[in-house]
Amino acid sequence: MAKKITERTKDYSQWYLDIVREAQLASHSPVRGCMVIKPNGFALWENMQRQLDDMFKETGHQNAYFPLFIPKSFLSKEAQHVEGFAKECAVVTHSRLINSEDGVIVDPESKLEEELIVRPTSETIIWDTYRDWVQSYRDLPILLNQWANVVRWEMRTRLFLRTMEFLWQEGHTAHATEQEARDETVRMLEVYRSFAEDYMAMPVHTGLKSESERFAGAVETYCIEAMMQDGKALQAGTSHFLGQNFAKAFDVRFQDKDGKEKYVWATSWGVSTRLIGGLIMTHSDDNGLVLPPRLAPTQVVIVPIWRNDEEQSRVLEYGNAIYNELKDAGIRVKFDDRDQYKPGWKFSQHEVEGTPLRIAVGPRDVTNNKVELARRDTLSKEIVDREGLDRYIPELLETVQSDLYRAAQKRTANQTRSADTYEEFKNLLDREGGFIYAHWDGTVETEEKIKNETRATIRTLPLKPEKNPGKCMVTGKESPYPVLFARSY
RNA sequence: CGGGAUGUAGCGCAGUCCGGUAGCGCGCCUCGUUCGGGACGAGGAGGUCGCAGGUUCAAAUCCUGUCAUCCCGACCA
Repeated sequence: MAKKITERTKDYSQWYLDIVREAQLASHSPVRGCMVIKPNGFALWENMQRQLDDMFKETGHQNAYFPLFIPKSFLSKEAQHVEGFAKECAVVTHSRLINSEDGVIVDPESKLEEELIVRPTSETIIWDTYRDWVQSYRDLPILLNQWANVVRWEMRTRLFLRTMEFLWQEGHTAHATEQEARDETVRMLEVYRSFAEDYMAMPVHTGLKSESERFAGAVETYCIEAMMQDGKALQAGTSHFLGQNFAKAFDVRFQDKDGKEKYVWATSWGVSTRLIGGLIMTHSDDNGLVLPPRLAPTQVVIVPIWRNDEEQSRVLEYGNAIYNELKDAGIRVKFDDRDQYKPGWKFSQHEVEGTPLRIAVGPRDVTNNKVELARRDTLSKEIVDREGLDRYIPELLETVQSDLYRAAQKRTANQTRSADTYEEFKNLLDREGGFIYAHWDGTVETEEKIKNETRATIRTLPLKPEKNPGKCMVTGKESPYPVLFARSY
């Protein structure tokens, strides 16, 4: 077989790379750490974008666009923020190339007066702009989102999960009151949770980040964390309450109803193409990609089967009628009537690309007025009546969607455990990985010690902590409630 | 950025130790037969062996450098 996917149990990383390659999602680019997103991968991203964008609009946001380049000086305005991003910035220093005997070189004459940073995130340039937009409480809130690419100079990259350039959306909002900004942060976290669970069929834990995992410049970072099949957690989205940090750094003030001048309150929130990595590692199997119907670029593929010209015309006519019927029913359906590939080849191809449902139609089906219907998630097949497909298929797609979610939820639940002692914690990590609830004394030192010794980090602190006191598994000090640990991507 | 591994045709690999002018499978092109789970036969195209130097009569093979990818660490969405 030319298309070989490494088994998950044998080498999970290689399996992941095989899926990305065989499902034609992306490939490496000539530039280190960057990727070419291929049509299959981009179609998936477009579906995610479309859905998220609708959800952002429904919650009152508008899209805008801010520049790729940020003056270097902007980055130094918020102390924590600089510290967080300084180590991973691409810097533009010159504006011109010239020919020399060594080929094309940078023209030393073209050195920029002020060097430009390629945005690693846009808080600085946006808050510099918001200063001009805000004078009065009447100018608030500002509820904007932008779809953009950003660059972070990473040491170690993996397709979709961590690339130097990635696509994302970043929401940036400005509010008159702290409460309003806090509400916004939680509202967007909820949008992410619902997108992950209802569309990606990827169950997530929501929670707060500990101080050391917090976004540089944020007062609080909220996140959604998903558990992958190999027992490692993936931070899939973040929503930050920025307090007045950026307003103070960029001097964004407004005159309130009471006549007093105040600093604006801020949030920012984002998800990226990393979600595609999460999607792959949540549902796919050793046969290839498995996609949830709500996001699959093609939800149903129809594969015709024939032996001769006479059969071909009958089968094509039959298949085409089904195609039109499903299309009219609003289903993303593809009629794979290419003559140059055999049915068996098409079956395998659509399987590896993760198309949720496959309909095979041959002469026998035309005669019996049936079709063969196969599910990608369960690999099961059934013969069903041709009549009523336009009603049955949408139902089945929803069944597949919820079955995928349920299976992932069950897996995640099995991968979520608690540990009372540090020994037990380490054993669980090494044996199974997964999420582990454990008591922690709340100090950065202990968190750091656990990270150094086990490579596990605190993924979330509970949003609404319930009283469940215990002793820190490392220091034995008092802990008000357990927190969620895991090794992560 | 440190430790390990690997770069040979679109993809997967052999050949490298022991230097002699490049091969296999899949894919691709043409024709015919095929078509209900990756068809078969016949013919054919395709490679400055990652790149740059060096040693040599001769380098995929030896030496130096460099770039990229993968795995493991440190950093991060």
